[in-house]
Amino acid sequence: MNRRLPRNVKELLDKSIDSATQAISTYNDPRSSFRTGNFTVLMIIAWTAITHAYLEYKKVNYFYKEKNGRYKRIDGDKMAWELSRSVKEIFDTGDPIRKNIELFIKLRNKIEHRNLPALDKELIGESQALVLNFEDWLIEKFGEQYALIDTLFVPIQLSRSLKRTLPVSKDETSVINFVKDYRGLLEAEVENSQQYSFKAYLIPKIGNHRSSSDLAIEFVKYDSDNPQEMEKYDEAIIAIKEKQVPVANINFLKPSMVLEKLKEEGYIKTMSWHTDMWHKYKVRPTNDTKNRSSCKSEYCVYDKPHNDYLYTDAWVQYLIEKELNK
DNA sequence: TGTAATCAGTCGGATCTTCG
DNA sequence: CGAAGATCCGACTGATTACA
Repeated sequence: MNRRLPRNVKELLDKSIDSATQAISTYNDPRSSFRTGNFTVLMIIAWTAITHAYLEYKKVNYFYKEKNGRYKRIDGDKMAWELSRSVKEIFDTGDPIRKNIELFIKLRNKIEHRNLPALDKELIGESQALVLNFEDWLIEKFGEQYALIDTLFVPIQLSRSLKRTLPVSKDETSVINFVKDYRGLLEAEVENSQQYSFKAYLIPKIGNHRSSSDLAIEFVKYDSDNPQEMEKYDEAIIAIKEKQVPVANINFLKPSMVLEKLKEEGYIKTMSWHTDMWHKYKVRPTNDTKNRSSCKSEYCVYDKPHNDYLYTDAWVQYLIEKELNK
């Protein structure tokens, strides 16, 4: 796709790239107080424009028509597909990229007119993925020369600002819960993919000599085709995980213990009720499915040696919140 | 507008399966 | 064999729809 692009494709592409870079710069501006909101709106514009550019290039008609075959018009202009429609055309239903975009479409409607700073922290992974997917897709469809800008750096973080918890308003809680519910409905595979939400550890880099530590932060593409490299990262990740477990003090509960816990809180429920609930919220696979380990890790883990499932305190809280406190 | 029919969700007990 | 957990099934309830 290296030959010159048709003019209208190029125009859409420019608009798209411009919006995306604006989005990133708003997000990274330390003074920004409407971070996720502005970022979301601009990135939606960016994605809308790039999908239009792609459809235009592929000669797909992306305008709405009236029943009589004429174009729908708004103030005289042809009415183009909104992002949710374009995304349906381009990506499969289960595609993490699509799920990621759809989250932000829904989010935009919720946050456009509100200032919800507590949301920023909640959505770091998804926001990062939205941008990375954008750039990957841009390069894949239109070529390397359109890569966003080669001067983007990882912003410097003030570690305290991440640790400090801001007071969370009622409005924010409701949107945060919306995000959590959305995640809850995803297949484990999608939720854990880097395309849906980008997760990374920031590991201090210790160089033996000047040149190797020149670049303080380095992005390494997780390349599953290079097993030797990957092994190194897996080791690092395992080292981090092992340290995390005792700190997080994760309590795993057997089903009967879940019921005990609920009883302590004053809710008396039966085992069959609990079975219904994990069915309802798709927390773990049923016994007849092959892949037994695909649980929603927030609420449930598969205990291989015992061939059964354990549930978390978060699951108990979730049940109280969703089912018992209505 | 009122009543009957239908449906989805919930609940709890009986029963089945697995494992130590 | 017994405990734990999953599954099945019938009863109940409240909301919605159909119909006289």
